[in-house]
Amino acid sequence: MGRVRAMARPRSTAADSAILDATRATLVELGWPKLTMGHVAARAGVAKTTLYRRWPSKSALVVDAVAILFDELELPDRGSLRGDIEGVVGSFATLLERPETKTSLMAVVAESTRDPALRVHIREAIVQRQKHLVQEGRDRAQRRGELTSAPHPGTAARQVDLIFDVIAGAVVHRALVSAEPVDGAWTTMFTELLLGGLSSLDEASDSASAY
Amino acid sequence: MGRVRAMARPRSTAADSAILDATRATLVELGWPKLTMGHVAARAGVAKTTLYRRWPSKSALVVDAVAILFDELELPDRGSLRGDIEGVVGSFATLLERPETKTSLMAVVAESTRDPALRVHIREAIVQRQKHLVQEGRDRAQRRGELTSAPHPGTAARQVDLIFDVIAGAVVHRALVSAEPVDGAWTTMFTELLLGGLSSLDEASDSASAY
Amino acid sequence: MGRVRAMARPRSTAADSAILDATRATLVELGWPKLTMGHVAARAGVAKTTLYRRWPSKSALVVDAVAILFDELELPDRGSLRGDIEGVVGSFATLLERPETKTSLMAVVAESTRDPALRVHIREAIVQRQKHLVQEGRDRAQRRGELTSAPHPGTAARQVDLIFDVIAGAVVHRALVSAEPVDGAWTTMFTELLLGGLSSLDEASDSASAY
Amino acid sequence: MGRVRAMARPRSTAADSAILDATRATLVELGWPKLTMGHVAARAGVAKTTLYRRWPSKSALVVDAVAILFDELELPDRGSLRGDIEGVVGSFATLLERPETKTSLMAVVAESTRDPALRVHIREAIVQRQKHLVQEGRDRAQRRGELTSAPHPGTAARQVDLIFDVIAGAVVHRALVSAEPVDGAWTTMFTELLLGGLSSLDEASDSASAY
DNA sequence: CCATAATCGAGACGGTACGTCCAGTCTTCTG
DNA sequence: CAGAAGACTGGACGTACCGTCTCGATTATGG
Repeated sequence: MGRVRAMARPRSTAADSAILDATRATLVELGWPKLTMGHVAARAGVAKTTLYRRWPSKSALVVDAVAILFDELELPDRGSLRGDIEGVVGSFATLLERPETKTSLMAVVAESTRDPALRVHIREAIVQRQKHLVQEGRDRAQRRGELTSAPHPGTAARQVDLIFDVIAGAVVHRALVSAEPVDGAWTTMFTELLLGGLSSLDEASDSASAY
Repeated sequence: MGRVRAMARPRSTAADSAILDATRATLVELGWPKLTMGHVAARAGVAKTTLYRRWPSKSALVVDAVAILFDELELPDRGSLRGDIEGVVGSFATLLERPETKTSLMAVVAESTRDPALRVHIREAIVQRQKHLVQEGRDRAQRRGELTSAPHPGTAARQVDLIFDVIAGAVVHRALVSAEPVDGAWTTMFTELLLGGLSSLDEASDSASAY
Repeated sequence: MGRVRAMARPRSTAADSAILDATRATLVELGWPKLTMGHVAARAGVAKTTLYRRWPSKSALVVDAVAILFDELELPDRGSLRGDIEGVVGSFATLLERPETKTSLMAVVAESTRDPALRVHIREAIVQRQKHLVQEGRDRAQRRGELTSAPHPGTAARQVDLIFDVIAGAVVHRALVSAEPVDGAWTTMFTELLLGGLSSLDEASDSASAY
Repeated sequence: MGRVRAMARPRSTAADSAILDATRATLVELGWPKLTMGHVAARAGVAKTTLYRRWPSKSALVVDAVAILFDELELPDRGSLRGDIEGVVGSFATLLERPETKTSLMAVVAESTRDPALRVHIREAIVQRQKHLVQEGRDRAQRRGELTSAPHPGTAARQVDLIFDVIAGAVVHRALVSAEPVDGAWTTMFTELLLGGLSSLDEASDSASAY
C-alpha cells in the first residue's frame, strides 16, 4: 500500500513495559507528587526523550501504568446479588488502598479537569474498561431472577452508568475524601442501600417508560 | 490568668480575607495548576511570607478558600424527600461546575493522600461541615413520616455518613471522573435509586439490630 | 538652647555592650556572611528595633564591634626600629587570624566601596585610630637616631600615611588575598625591605623638598 | 583511549562568554551588592540553572568575570626600574577605580575567607596570574644592572611574592581602605620607598644566605 | 504621683534573592 | 532513524533576611 520505506530502527517494545514497571515502582516508593519523568527514565534505563516520544505527559504515562491494575477487579459468583456487590466493593477498596492507586488516581483526575485529551484517556482506559463488571453483575442477577431486564436498551445502559458512578463514587469518597475505612460494616450497609435502590429502579423502569 | 503573650504586632485580619479572595479569583482565572503562591500574594497585595506564615501549603490555602463555597449549599423544603434530594443534588452539581471547585477539589484530595494534616483539614472544613445537610433532610423526612428514626443513635450517625458518601461520591464521580453531565434525567434516576435504598435501610434498621 | 524637654526613657547602656559582645561572639561562631541582625538581637536578648535605633546597618554595627579589637595592637619598645616593625607586623598578623576580624574586615571594606558614610566610619574607627602606632615608631626611631625628622610637617604626615598603607596593606594582602602565612621568614624579609625603604625616604626628604 | 564520555549535548561555549559579559556589565551598572544571579542570567539570555551548573556561587562567577580585566596590566619599558614601578602602580590604581573591580574585588576576598575553594580560585585566577609582572620587572632591572639576581632560586621566588604583596597590598589599602587617591605624589613617594627596600633586599641576599 | 514620651521585647509585614527542582525541548553522538 | 545522555529555557518552589511597622509594657522625668 502506502509503504514506501521501513528501514528505520523500530521502537523497543521491551522499553514500554520497563517504563510502565518503573512508573508503578516509583509510585509505590515516592508517590505521585515526587514521581518525576527523570526518575522514571533513570529507573527504566531509558532516556527522557523516549518517554516523551511515547506519552505526551506525566499524567498520561501514569494513567497507562495504573490502568492495568484495575483489571485485577473481578466478579466471582457468590451466589447472590448481595454477595456479588459486597465482593466487588471489597476488592475495589483493597485496590484503592495500594499506594500506586491511592496517590495517583485523584491526581490524574484532577489534572484531567483541565486537559480534555487526558479526560478521554482516563475514561477509555479506566472507566469504560471496568463497566463490564456492572453489566456482568446485572446479567447474573437477571439470570437468578433477582432483577428484571430493562424494557429499553438505552435505559439499561443509563442504569449501568449510574450504578457504576454510585459504587465507584461512594467507595472512592469514603476512602479518599472522608478518609474513613471501607470495612465490613460499611460495606454491608452500603450494599443494603444499593440493593434497595436497584429493586426500586427495577420496578420504576418496569411500570413507567420514563427512563 | 489566661494571658500568655499579647505584646507583638497582631496578624492583619484584613489580609486573611484579601488572600482568600485573591485565591478564589485566581482559581477562576487560571485554575488550580497555574495558581502559584507568588501570584496569589501579588494579587492580594501581600508578601509571599505572609501566606506561608498562615498556611503550610498551596493546598491548605485552597481548601480554606473553597470551603466557604460549600456553605452555599442549602436544602430548601420542596415538600417531599424526593424533591429535597433532587434539589441538593442539583445544587451540588452546579457547585462542581464552577471553575473554582472543579479544578481544585480533586487536586487537594489527591494531595491529601500523602499529607495527613491536609486530610484532616479537608474533613473538617468541607466534609463534616456539610453533613448537616443530610441530617436535616433525614429529620424533615421523619417529620413528614417518610422515614422512621434509627433505633440506635450510632446507627443513625453511620447512616448519615454513608448517605453523604453516596450522594457526594456519585455526583463527583459522574461529574469529574466519568465526565458526563449531571442533568435532570440522571438526577431523577439517581434519586429513585437513593429513595429505594433509604427505605431499605429504614426497614433493615427497624427489624434487625445489626447496624 | 534648643533643649525643651528631656523626660523620656533613656537608652539602656547595658544593651550597647551586650549587643557588641553578641556581635563578636556571632562573628566567631558563624562568620560575617551568616551573621544576621536577627541573630545578634536574639543573642543579645534585645529586639531588632533596638539595633536599628543605634546602628544604621549590619556593617556599621560590625565596624564598631571589631574596631576595639584593633586597640589591642601595641608597640612595645624592642630597642630598635627593626624590632619594633617586626613586633607590630607579628601582632597585626595575629589579629588578622582571629575569626572575628578575618571574616569581617574585608567584608565591611567591600561594603564601604558603595557607602560613603560607612567609608568614613571605617576610616575614623579603625584606620586613623591606629596610625598613632606608626607615629610612635617613627618618633622612637628618631630619638634613637635611626631616622631624622622630615623637614616639613606635611611631608611627615604623608610619610606616616604611606607607611601605614604599606604595612597594613602588605600584611592584609599576604594573609587574606595571597592567603599565605605571615610567618617569621616573611616578616623578616618584609622588615628588611621596609627598613631600606625608610632610610631611602629619609635621605630623599632630607635633600629634596619634593615631598 | 582518553575518550570516556562524549555522547551528550555539550555545554554551549557561547553561553560562557555571554554570561561573563553580562556579569561585567551588571557590575558596572549596579555594583556587586545588587548583582544577582537572576539578573545576570536574564541579561545573558540564559536560565539561572545554567549559571549554577557552571559556577558554584556568585563569587566564583565574579572572580572569573573580573580576572581577565587584570590581564590588561602591562609593564611597558620606561627605561628604569623607577619608571617601571611608577607605571605599574599607576595602571593598577586605574584598574581599581573601575566600578567592576572596585566594588567586587574586596567582596570576593571577603567571601573567600570562609570558602577555601574560592580562595584557591582567586589565587590562581588573579594573584598567581599577575605575578609575572613582578618577575618581568626584576629581570629587566637585572639586565640594566639596577639589581643583582638572588643567590638562590627559592629566595628569588619568595622575594617576588613579597614584592607583589607589598605593591598590590599598599595600592589596594590606599585606594579602598584608607580611601585616598593614588595620585602622582603618593606614587612617587611609594616608589622611592620601594626602590630603597629593593636595594636593601638585594644587598642582604647578597651577603647573607638567610633568605 | 500622675502624665508624658521615648524606649523596650516581640514579632508581623512587604520585599527581594536565594539555590533547588522539575517539565518538556533540543542537541550531540552511538548503534 | 531510534535511542542514551544530558544540557537547555523557563518558572515555581519554600526559605531566609532585610529593614520597617505596630503592638502592649516598661521606665524615667517634669509638673
